[in-house]
Amino acid sequence: MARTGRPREFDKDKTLARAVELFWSRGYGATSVQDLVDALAVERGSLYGTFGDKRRFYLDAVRLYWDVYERHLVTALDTTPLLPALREILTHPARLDELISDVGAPHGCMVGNTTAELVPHDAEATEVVTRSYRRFTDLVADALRRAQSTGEVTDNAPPEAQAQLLLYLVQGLSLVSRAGLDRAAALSAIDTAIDALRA
Amino acid sequence: MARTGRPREFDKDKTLARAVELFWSRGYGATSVQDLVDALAVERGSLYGTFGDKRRFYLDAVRLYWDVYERHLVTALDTTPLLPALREILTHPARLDELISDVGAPHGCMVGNTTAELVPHDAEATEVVTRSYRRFTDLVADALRRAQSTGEVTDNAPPEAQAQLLLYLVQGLSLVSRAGLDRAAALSAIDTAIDALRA
DNA sequence: TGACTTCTTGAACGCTCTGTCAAGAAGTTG
DNA sequence: CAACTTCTTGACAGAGCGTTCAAGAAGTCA
Repeated sequence: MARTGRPREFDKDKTLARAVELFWSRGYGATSVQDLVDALAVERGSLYGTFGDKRRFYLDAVRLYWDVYERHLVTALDTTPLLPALREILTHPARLDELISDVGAPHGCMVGNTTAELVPHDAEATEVVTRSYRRFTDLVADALRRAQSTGEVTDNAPPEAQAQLLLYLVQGLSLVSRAGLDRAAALSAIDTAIDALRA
Repeated sequence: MARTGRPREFDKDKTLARAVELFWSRGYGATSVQDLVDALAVERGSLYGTFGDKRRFYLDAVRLYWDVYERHLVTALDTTPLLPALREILTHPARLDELISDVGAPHGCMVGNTTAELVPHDAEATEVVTRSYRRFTDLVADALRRAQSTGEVTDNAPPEAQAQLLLYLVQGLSLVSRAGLDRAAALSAIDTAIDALRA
């Protein structure tokens, strides 16, 4: 049974990564298939043949976005002391350097954007988003638990609550930043939050 | 100069208020004019004649949403002690009772949703959103300043920074809640934040 | 009543959208 | 080379979109 045929002319992974940028900056509804065809230099038929329909394509893009983000998160959280790393995580809500091609307005967090646009009426999107949030709080709570035991972070609140708070904070910051970032005000708010975590 | 003519058969204000609900739950792009015609029981032509095009209609709805929210906010902030009021503001990010018809999934904050969908590429939406955020931080900072002077709230951070933090928090909470609210986790995170403000 | 103004109705227009498909191109395999 | 498989291309269909508009209805005013 022959499994060969004409080879694909574009790189599937790279194309998905570029689709992340597009979907990330414009959202699901405002990105048309024609936009994708133009930006990715791949014809409609090939796009449909490779990635399925637009919704599936988008959800795959979100999953890739999150995977990249999670790798950065894990790396950042595995440092001592922890608080500077948390500050970094909060300070750059749009710092996925691997996916950012060049400068431009911040697009916020793609998971957050997906939440606003597709959740809760799209069940699959809701699942992706929920799992991402859960991963974030689990990873951050683990790190905070360790930091509480070393005495770096205050233990007057459970690490799970602190992690949940940081999720709200980073999502809020990432969203509000779309409307224009007052760097000084944002930094001063972040420092206030980080200080509150200090033992 | 006669200014009369056939009187409008529907209540403009009530119709706008009902449009808020629709736009709020589905967003701008996912709410079609036909959806509005069906839900509001007003024909297309009348809608266009009264509210202008869809975008103008939506922006008016956002402005109404915010006006109602701000009234609630001002009332809540004008209480002593302040911290329980702040807790209330954070606890119910979707508590605009006047506009909520009945139960249903939370839609988050309509200003936040607008930010995710239309900002920054829509200049007018960006202006509405920016002004709303600014009003929120101004009002909350004023209240915090008073509460700092009475000794209720800690003064180890400027009230502006605390207010900015609360904006991020309420927006993050409101957004993440769309994906399903774990009430216990959310409340514990909010209490952690409120405790951090206590003097 | 007749002139005037505004609102209502729903058909229709032009456009864009997602998704499909047939024909051809480009490989592999025997 | 011939058979087979997969990918590419771009036209196409079908649906839905926002918006306009002409004709009629319902008021006011002189």
